[in-house]
Amino acid sequence: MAAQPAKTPRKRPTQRRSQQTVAAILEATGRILVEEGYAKLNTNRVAEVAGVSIGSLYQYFPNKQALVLALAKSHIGREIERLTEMTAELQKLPLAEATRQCIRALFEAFSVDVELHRALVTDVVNLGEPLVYELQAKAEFAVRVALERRRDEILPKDLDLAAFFLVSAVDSIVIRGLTIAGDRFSLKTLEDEIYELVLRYLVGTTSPAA
Amino acid sequence: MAAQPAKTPRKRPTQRRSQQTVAAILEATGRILVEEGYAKLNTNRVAEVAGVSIGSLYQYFPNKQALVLALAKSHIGREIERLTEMTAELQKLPLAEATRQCIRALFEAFSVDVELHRALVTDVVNLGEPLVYELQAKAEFAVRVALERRRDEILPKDLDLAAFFLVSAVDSIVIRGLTIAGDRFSLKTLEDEIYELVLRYLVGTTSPAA
DNA sequence: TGATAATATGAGCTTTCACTCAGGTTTTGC
DNA sequence: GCAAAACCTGAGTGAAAGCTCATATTATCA
Repeated sequence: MAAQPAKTPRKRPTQRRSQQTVAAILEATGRILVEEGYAKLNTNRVAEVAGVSIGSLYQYFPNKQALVLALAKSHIGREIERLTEMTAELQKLPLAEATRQCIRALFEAFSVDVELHRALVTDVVNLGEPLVYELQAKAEFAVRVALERRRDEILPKDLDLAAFFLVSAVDSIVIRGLTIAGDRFSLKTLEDEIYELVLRYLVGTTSPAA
Repeated sequence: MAAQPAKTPRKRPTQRRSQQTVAAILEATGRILVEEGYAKLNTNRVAEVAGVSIGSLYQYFPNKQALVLALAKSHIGREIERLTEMTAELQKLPLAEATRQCIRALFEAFSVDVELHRALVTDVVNLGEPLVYELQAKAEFAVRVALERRRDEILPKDLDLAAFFLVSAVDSIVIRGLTIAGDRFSLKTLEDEIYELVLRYLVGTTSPAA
């Protein structure tokens, strides 16, 4: 399609004006990614939707891939942030309560922009950089730490495995629940059932936590 | 990039020679999809990798999308087939046993070509046609039927919801377990733990099924 | 207020890529 | 053996899209 696929590092926006430009570009990228997918995302469109010129775009992003990667980085970074601050707070609560809070927080974090999350998780995976895996890894780590403190309360023995299972299952259910099954189940229904799934996996039965 | 996005229906391969050509094209499509993703898939490359001319490709596939869709259809079709024949057999077994068999079968079905499954599930979703949803829907239906027969044995009351949860969770864990976490857990470990997860979700505790 | 740096612009160059077509080769069936 | 049908070939076409650059505008700061 065009000149060399990649090129030199670009200018960093220092004035407020250029920071707004960059923000607008990233926002437009997200919008298009959600609505049309990576395959139909093109830099000319992005610039147009962002209301800036194509030249401006290339002043801050060396190529298309870098653009999408920057978006992914910022979005996933925010999610990781929320995740870690959340897990810190929940350490003192009893297991059942902590689980419920955790799931609620997860829903809130994700549903801010599920569509973007989904788009990134699907499209950016095949983009080389292991950014998405990082999110999964960090989430697993947080869950693992939480499980560790209660290892004698719960059934699973292999905590790495348990963390992997919980993150994979919950992430997938939340995404699918909010996107492809968004009209079949209410938010509350999903939340409650995830709670059941997680707690039963951890302690067998739901109400009387050991 | 090119002429009209779509066009007329194409020739169907009747001789063995042309059937091999079509097979080679589909195989190459799968390889590229797995290794580089839909964004980097282009018909010229497909033809080259398949060892046929670009003209041959367009004799059997009207456009790029139809090509990928054909691949998805055949692959997902096989998976659905396996799924349905499996569930028919398992109706008579006790719940715990049926669950175990079911999970084993699922693993076998998916692990034949997880990478392709993953590529299709991620990339083809944004392709318009609701093919991937169909797989999910069919799987949910099969699970739902299985659950229905044992509705007084199991805890979940909303069977639609339960089927949705089981399919989403298991699918995701199998895919991630075999791809991004392929070197962390053995097949048997994954299989055993999924068994625990599912059974605890269904009946609360693992060994003494009601 | 002027000099310099930062930022913005968009016409246009260039490459990639979907897709065609005119003509060749192989197979089939009589 | 021959004609018709099926199949294959790949250079080429046109358009989409990545990216540059010369020039214009705005901000900073002395």
